[in-house]
Amino acid sequence: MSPGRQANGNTESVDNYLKAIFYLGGPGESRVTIKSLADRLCVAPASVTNMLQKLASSPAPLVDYERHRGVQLSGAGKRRALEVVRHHRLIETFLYEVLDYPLEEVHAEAERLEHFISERFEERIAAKLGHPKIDPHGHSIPTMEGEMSARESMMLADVVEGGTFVIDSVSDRDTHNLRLIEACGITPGARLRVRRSGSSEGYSVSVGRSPKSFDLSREVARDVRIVRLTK
Amino acid sequence: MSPGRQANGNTESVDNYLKAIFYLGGPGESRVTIKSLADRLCVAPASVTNMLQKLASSPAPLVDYERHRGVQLSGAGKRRALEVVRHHRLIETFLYEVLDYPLEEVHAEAERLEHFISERFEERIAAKLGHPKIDPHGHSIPTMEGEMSARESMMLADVVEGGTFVIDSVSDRDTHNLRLIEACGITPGARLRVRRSGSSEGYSVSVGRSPKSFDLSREVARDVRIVRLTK
DNA sequence: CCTACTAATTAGGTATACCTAAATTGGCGA
DNA sequence: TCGCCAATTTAGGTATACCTAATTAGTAGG
Repeated sequence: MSPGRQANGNTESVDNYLKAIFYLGGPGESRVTIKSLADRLCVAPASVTNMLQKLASSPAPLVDYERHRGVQLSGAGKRRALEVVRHHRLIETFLYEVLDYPLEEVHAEAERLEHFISERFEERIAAKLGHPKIDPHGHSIPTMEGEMSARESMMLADVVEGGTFVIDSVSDRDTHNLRLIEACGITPGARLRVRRSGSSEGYSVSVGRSPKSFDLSREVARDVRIVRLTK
Repeated sequence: MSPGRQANGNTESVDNYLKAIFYLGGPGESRVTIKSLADRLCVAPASVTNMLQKLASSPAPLVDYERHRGVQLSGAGKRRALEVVRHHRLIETFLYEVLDYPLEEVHAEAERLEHFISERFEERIAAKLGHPKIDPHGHSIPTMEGEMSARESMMLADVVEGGTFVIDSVSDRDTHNLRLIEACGITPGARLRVRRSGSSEGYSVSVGRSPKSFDLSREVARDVRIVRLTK
């Protein structure tokens, strides 16, 4: 009974598997391979197989798993994954808004705490923040009922022709990239003017009505999602 | 590597052992028996022996343990215990002051979160709260450097002769008792008038200048600590 | 001083969640 | 269609932190 059981009945590990399957499955909730899970969770493929077998063979399975055919969340699994995502994003918003965390630090702290807060904690910070719909990275926060609105956005890295865009969201996966992105003034909701750089790689961008422009590598441009306004 | 390693290098379990030894050792930091630890942590005595042997035989031991002679915190162990206590009490204060938790609920939430918050989180909530010295139960919060002021107080249950007192603190160990205590208006810092009840057991108390008086059992009176003002 | 009793320790086992190394398996190109 | 290769699964092992049952060590009373 030793490994930390949390407020709900899952372990931290189980929550992390569910979240990973949720993200890798994408909006279409397609089946996810063992290898992609192993890569994302930084564990050996064999460990993934073991875990999925366990999750699938419980009385109320959290996943739908079949040998050699990958895995998908069950209804219950998706519900829990969305709850963890809600926790994560509410905590990020809270750290940023109430505790004045630097944006690059909210992800790591939320990644740990999301597994350990109670329903009460969730409810209280949501209330304190006025039941926010998006987190400081621009990602939408699932509701208590597990609804999550999806906007149609594209990666800055996929832009072919320059123009004006609205910044949708920034990725929190890489602290270093995020610092660069912030340094350009790129903030969800702001206006972004984009020109393809001289070379085939990279973008030249400026935010709002600021005349300053910044050059972003393709690598960094992958971490910015935008919606086109004009050509 | 599976069981949750936290922000620092210890596991949740190790932190809990250190805290238990710290509390049971009392202000004199006397040696603590295996049985008392087993009782407090709700584990079998054999598990305690195992854990202490492990803690004592590490390169930088957190405890001083000798077979059949009980256990004591080492310098490093005491430092860590005080850090966890600081986390616990800061979190309690934060939940109460900022998130409007009911007093009886702060303990359980803090008990979980204390192991998982980062130094940054600790620093930020301390700043937000204005670096408080006592938590909502009246317990003093160790400083970042591991100093903790101790006041000389007594249990209400040890009062022999009635009189007027200042309420020092209330225990958070029993949710039910705490609710009773709160219902009487008993709050750290307030004035308490005490009369021994007719029978040998129990106390009749009233708070501040309120004329209402309440009867408390010895059991509940054990959870209230006070300092005498007058006979 | 020796016995009884309780505390503490040792021995052996469980579950979680990882690992590596050694089979499999399934799909794809020749 | 066959065989190969990467993906997956199985088998066997590690560490943490618990457990029970059996043994041993102190200690207090007769």
